[in-house]
This record gives sequence, C-alpha cells and structure tokens, in this order.
Amino acid sequence: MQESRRPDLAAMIAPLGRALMTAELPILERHGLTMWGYAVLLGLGREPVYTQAALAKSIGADKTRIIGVLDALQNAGLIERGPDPADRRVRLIALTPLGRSTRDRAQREIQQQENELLDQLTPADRAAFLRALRALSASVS
Amino acid sequence: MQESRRPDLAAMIAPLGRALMTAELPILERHGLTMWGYAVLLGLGREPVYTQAALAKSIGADKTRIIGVLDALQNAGLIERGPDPADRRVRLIALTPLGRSTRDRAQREIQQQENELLDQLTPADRAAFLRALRALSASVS
DNA sequence: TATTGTTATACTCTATAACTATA
DNA sequence: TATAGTTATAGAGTATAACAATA
Repeated sequence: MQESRRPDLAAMIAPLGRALMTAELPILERHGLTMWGYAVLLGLGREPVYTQAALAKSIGADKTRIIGVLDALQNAGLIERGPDPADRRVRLIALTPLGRSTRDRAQREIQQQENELLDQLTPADRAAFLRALRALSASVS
Repeated sequence: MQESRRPDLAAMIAPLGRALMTAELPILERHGLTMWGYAVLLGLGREPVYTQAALAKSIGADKTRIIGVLDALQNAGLIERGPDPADRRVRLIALTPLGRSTRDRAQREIQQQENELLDQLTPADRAAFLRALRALSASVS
C-alpha cells in the first residue's frame, strides 16, 4: 500500500517550531526572561539536583553557553547557585520560590496561546496530535 | 474542564525539528545538497515562475542569503537561472531535469527515514498527527 | 590524571547597508 | 525614483580550545 504524498516532516515541523518560539518571545519578555533562561527554569523543574553540565545537556545546550544565562537568572533572584559541599568543583542549581512562580506564570500564558492555535483541530485530532508529539519528542531526545 | 498538564508545544516541536534536520544531513550530503539547497529545490516544485526574492521569501530566507545557494545549484546543473526577457532586472529560476530527479531521490530517502520514526505510532494517531501538522503548519506560514 | 566551571578565541550564520543595472 | 539582484560589512549566536580549582 502506498502512502499518499505529503510534505517532509522536517519542512513542516521546523518552521512551526520557529513560529512558536517567535510567538513566545513577547510573553517571555514581559516576565523578564530570555528563551534560554526560560529553558533553564523548565529544566530545573524536572529533577532536584543539578550540576551545570547536566543541566545544559538536558536542555540541549552547551555548558559554556548557559553560564551567562545562569548569571542573569541568579542576579534576578530566580535561581540559587552554590558549591556542592561534597564536591566543591560542582555548583548545585535550584529554583527559588520566585523562580518557580515566574516560570509557572510564563508557562501558563504560553500554553494559553498555544491552545488557541490548537483550537482549530477537532478534539480527537488534538488529543492524538499531543499524544504523538510526546512520543516522537521522547524518541529523539 | 481543565486540560491535563503537558509540556510546552514549542519545547517539544523545536527540538524535534532540529533532530529531524540533523538526521537529514547525511542523506542530503550523499546527494550533494545542502539544507538550503534542498529547500530551494523543494520551493521550486510548487509554482512555475520565480524571481529570486519571491523564492527566498517562500522558503523563509533572505534574498541575500540564497544567492550563494543558487550559484552552487546552478554550477551543479540542478537549476537554470536566466534573465527575464520582459524585465531584464529579474532572473527566472527553474528546475532542470537533473534538479528534479535529484530532489525527488533525496526526498524519497528522507521520507522513508521519517516514516521509520512515525512507525511507532498507531495508524490512527499517525494519520491524525500528519493531518494536524499540515493544518498547524499552514496556519503559521 | 580527570573533571567542573570559567574564560577566551574563532567560526558560522544571519541581518543590514551600500552598489549595479535596469525600469 | 524605485526595484531585482549582488556584494560588503557588521552583528549575533555557537562551537572549540585553553585555563584554574578541585578531586
């Protein structure tokens, strides 16, 4: 059986991702966040303990690239960064209450905006799309 | 009714797009194509007449950015580029037979690889995912 | 010697601005 | 003067390599 012709996945997904990120920027700016800063805050929500290198890797960034991001987040009081008593080479990163609430407020606005885009889909397609997206996303990361 | 929590769309889609593009690169390289070169060949398939500026815009690029790409494609014999007799300022771009066959062979390999990724989905989810993706992609471009 | 975080350097990609040739 | 294509310049973003502190 031959599948009907379709555009390349990449040719649809990559521009869609860029458009979503561009649409997020004004929201992040209102909350005083950059894209990488927001990515770090999201990454910090998943597991409790973090070295900078592990954090960078988990969000797909280079360890050298997030240093300035961490400096800014720390200056803004959104994260805490201190030496690990057990191994003084590593810095442990943790969300502050302000960091958590800022992240949550920004995420709420972002997902509301995303939901408006998803509203064009039927409920069944929307559910299937999100289910498929989670699966595909997990299988490439 | 409250929707169940989910990751941000952008946080799933953008990395997925990057992973797909990275996975395409070896295929494109085997066919002597760059990512932008392939994008141009895809863009040329949609409508017959093209000025460089219109072509650039249609693939989300700057007019200054595709000039080198067009030079390379022309040198490789994949496109023809000649002055428009009606307005000698503009250059009309067209696929050569070689350009068309190269594009089609590369696209076949790329979509085969993408299909392997999609095989993890149920047939229903797969169809819904592609349907939704087309709709979302069209609504942001 | 190996590893964490940091800094410095170089490289790629992209955007902006000037130039030409036509209109 | 306005526009299509081109070229040149500058800027942002990213990757690579070298460094200091600690293990």
